[in-house]
Amino acid sequence: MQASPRKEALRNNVVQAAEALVSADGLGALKARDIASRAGCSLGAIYTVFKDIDALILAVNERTLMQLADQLSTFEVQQKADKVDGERWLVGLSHVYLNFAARSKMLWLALFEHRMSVGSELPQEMAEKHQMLFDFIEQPLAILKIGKSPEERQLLARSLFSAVHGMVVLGLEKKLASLSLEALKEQIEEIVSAAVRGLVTR
Amino acid sequence: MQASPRKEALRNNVVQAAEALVSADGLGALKARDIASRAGCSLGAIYTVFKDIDALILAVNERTLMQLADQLSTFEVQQKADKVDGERWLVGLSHVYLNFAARSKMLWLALFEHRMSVGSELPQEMAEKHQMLFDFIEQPLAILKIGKSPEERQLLARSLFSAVHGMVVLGLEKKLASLSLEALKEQIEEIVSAAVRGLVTR
DNA sequence: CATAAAAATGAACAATGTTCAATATGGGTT
DNA sequence: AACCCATATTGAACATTGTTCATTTTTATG
Repeated sequence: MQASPRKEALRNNVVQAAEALVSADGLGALKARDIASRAGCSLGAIYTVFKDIDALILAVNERTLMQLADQLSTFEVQQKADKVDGERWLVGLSHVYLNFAARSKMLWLALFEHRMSVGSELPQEMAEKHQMLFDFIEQPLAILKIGKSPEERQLLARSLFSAVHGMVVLGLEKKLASLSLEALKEQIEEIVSAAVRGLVTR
Repeated sequence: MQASPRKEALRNNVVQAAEALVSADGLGALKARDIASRAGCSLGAIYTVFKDIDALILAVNERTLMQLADQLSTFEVQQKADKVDGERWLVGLSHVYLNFAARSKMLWLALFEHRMSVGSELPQEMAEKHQMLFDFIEQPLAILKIGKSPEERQLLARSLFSAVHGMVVLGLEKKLASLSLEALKEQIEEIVSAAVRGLVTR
């Protein structure tokens, strides 16, 4: 099933329109008619390039995930070049993640809102993208001399990511009331660096 | 605005019905007509005791939060009686949280799905309930001799909760594929205890 | 029992995702 | 240029769902 150039263009317009709408007002405000209007196509056209809105959201999320991967990748080459030690590398990664979430808040939130509201499993293509995120953590973990097998490091990478993710989610949720972005950054740094120290001095 | 006994009964029926439906099929499957049918009342009756479905979900979430608080409270008296040290106390708290989330998965998920999808701020009554969760962490943190002011401990409690929350969220999401409940428990224990060790040996 | 206040009802409306018969378009062939 | 047909596009129509409100039913009171 090859995509004709016309369909490809339409698909791009639709994804871009949806991305803009999510970015502006969040996933909950995404309406099929708004997408069509912004993409300059008819309502039905959306369904000629996506099975349903869910599939479209998945495409938007894939782009978001790629953008995040870009930032992490750029950061990775810097750290390697600078021969940064494992602890600071990991703390830096958490900062990159926080910055991305804060700057692309709605798109980043959509990544997780969607998974929760959908019963069906997300395609393994997406699962691989998530795995990719964990991979960025394994490098600095390998530098730290913790007595861990590769499998254990994999689990640990996942756990560290999840922990930072939790702090970012709950921290950004009520940024106004309690926590400035800077304070949140310090909190994340404190926990990450404490966890790393605790792991190495086992 | 006092609640008449009849309205009170209706309200209870509606909340119980909603809770049962969420518990069975998740927040996304909650439909006004199903609630009415299960509560044995008319569709319109719901709106005589709740402004809208959002307000009803808030009531369900409040009950869930209270159940969680109960479990944490029971655990707290045990730990005090047993004079458990701070690190094991904190690890135990994370296990109580994980068990609650795993056993009441849908209701627990509703706690967070809802907040994300609603733009309006959640009432401060609910915010206080959340604060209450953090308070359960401050006790064992106070036992550990970390050089921290009460305000810093408050922030730290919040951060630790968030970190554990993140591991539980992402851990339970794909329980089948990668992580058994027991393995998840071990992972959480490893991170929490490492963080605590890192904090005390600062 | 009569009557007013309160409560409950469910038909109707609005918003939204999805489908599909009808219409447009584009490119190849003569 | 004219014709044809496969393909793409359209938007009216339908299904689902939250919400409202005029109407009906129930309850309480004198």
